[in-house]
Amino acid sequence: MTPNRLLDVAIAAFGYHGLEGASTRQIAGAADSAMSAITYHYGGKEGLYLAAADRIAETLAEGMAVHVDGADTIAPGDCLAARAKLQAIFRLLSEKMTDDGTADHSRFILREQMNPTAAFDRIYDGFLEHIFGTLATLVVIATGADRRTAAIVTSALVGQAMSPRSSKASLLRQLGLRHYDAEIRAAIQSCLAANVDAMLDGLAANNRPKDLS
Amino acid sequence: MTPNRLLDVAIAAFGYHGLEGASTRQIAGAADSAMSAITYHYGGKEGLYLAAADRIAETLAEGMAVHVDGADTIAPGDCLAARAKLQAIFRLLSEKMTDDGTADHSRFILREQMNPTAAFDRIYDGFLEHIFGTLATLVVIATGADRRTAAIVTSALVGQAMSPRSSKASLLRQLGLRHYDAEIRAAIQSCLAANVDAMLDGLAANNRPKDLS
DNA sequence: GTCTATACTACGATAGAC
DNA sequence: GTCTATCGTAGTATAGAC
Repeated sequence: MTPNRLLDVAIAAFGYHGLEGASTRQIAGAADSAMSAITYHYGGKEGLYLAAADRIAETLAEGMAVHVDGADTIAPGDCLAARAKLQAIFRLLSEKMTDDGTADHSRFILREQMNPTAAFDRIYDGFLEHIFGTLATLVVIATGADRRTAAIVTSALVGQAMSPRSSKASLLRQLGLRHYDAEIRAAIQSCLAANVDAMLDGLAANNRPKDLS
Repeated sequence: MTPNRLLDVAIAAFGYHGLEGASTRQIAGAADSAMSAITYHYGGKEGLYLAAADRIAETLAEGMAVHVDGADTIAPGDCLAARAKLQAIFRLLSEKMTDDGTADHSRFILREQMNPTAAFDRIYDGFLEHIFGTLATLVVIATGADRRTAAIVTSALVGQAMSPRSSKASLLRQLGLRHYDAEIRAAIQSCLAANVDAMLDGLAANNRPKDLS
């Protein structure tokens, strides 16, 4: 399975170094293969990069499917179910963001979010659109917010869930740690869960002021 | 001022392409200079990269100084002042994160957060340590949380403030926009301000349950 | 200080043997 | 399918003219 081996190595290499920084020779070498195998199987470096994007989208979609799939059956008025689903999804996200095993995927996507290339379309169409859309719909149901506000809040919620990655080096230094261990991962998860609740409460209160009077 | 021109171009190039992706020839060309000027002034590509990190830290520290400097005079019991200061800082952060002019700085730092190199130490020591520490202290004063929780929540708050950058491409697509315009920037800022309040309220309630009974 | 020349290495692509 | 060999084109670094 030379193509699969190449793809695994490529995801790690592109995640770490980016498209321009990674080298086809290094990737082929790490996959115990020759550089020309990349040309044969993927048509070149660019093709390998796009294949890596497809695979990342696929892996992420599979990983989140359990929680995301049930979301579209939630009734528009069932705000408790929507909130429970949001909590479940963000808990899973938070677990993944403190797991070094998925760091390459995060880096790959973060790069594409800031500097979208053709690879972003693959990941967006294959995964991000679905999860962002699902989350925003759940936020609408859970809080009564309008769609635009829900989209912004969804992005903010995702941003805070990604914070163990996007501020990784700073957070580790502030905590005096070198890696996320089991204890700190639990602390991060409970903090984020509390934040999700607080943010949704606040938003719901803004959209249904009568409930508070 | 060849060195300054080189540095300006370098920050943009390194921000966009990363250390390995950027080329000294391209940087020198865009700065209307010869490549060997990089060697002369900065000792090489690596030196230029570190100089770019120093300059970014310096620029950011200057930009935030107005709001951050007053923070250490806030009394440990003055939770209203701490909260107001947090709101002011996050408002400024939120403005910067929807401003394309500072995108290179964000990209540079985000890269270093995920993959720290020697440049991260420069930025952390010159800016991040100060602002993360200040924010965490303000969170402690505003909510009564312990230091570790405050550090995690600070990272989460920063993560959501950065979300217009870290999820930029997805958020723009969800909103059906191509760029952040004035209207959407205002909407993002008001959303984030509400979230900051909600998160601090929630955290304060957890740490002072007696106030609610 | 700044440039031009050049040296050297590494890159990605490709042709052709097996 | 997979490898070796090679080509052309980047890349950084350096020496030396001005």
